[in-house]
Amino acid sequence: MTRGRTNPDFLNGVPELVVLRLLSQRPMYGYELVKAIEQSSGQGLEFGEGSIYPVLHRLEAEGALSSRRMEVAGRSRVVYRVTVPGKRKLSEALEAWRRVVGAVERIMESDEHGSPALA
Amino acid sequence: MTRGRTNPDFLNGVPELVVLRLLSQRPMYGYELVKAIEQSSGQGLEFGEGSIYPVLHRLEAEGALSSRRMEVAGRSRVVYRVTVPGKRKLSEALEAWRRVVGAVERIMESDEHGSPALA
DNA sequence: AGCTTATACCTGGAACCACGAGGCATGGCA
DNA sequence: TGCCATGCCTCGTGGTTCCAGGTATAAGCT
Repeated sequence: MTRGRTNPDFLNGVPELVVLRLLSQRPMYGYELVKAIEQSSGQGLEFGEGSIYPVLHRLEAEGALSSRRMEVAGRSRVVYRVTVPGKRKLSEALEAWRRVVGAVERIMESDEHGSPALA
Repeated sequence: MTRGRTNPDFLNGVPELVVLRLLSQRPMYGYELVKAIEQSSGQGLEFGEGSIYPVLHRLEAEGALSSRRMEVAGRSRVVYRVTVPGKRKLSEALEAWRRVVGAVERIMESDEHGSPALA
């Protein structure tokens, strides 16, 4: 994110998109989120903790998430929830994602026509 | 590409996927390819030359592309075409792409159910 | 003739991200 | 007691994208 000059930040930023989406459904803590991503993607996505925690911190620093520390059975958990600006960010990210998928799909299905060449 | 430990190389690697696909339809030279991507994606994707040329060189070094230099109207063009291993690489990349899109889509549409939490 | 734009190639370096590896601490179970 | 799961975290590396810039020819405009 952050940058995205000519193209929106499609390629990377999938972890971010996924985190925002899952947290918008239900507040979760990091470790739970890592497992939730695996489950709800049908094992299609497996981001390690080393990928997710930095995203969580980054999003919180941006104000897209807020956190609350909880003590549960001697375990310390940091529960994250999506803020109002975070929800806006989610919808923007989702829109950008769909645009990219659409564009790639268009190319993948293009039938050799549609791009007459310039030569 | 190249790596892809737990997750296949989805997020990035879009330029690579697109290049392989377009060249599999018709051999092109770099500059032409840059324009073709814009056109055939419906302006959804706009990779600059600084993004595309390195991809071209990398893919050729890997053996996925072969090139031929041509002189046209005083202009020197390097025309690329997809090799046999390149075609295989394309189908693998496309498959990986579809898996990722499917996984993300599943999460985006997940209805809060499906991931009962582990806490 | 001179200037700008389009064509056509290319690289260097910065910025950024994903992720493996590793570290620390507690609880539960065999 | 030992080991695994839970739960948090960061550092370093590798890889990719991409902006900026550089070179050179052709074509169009005034």
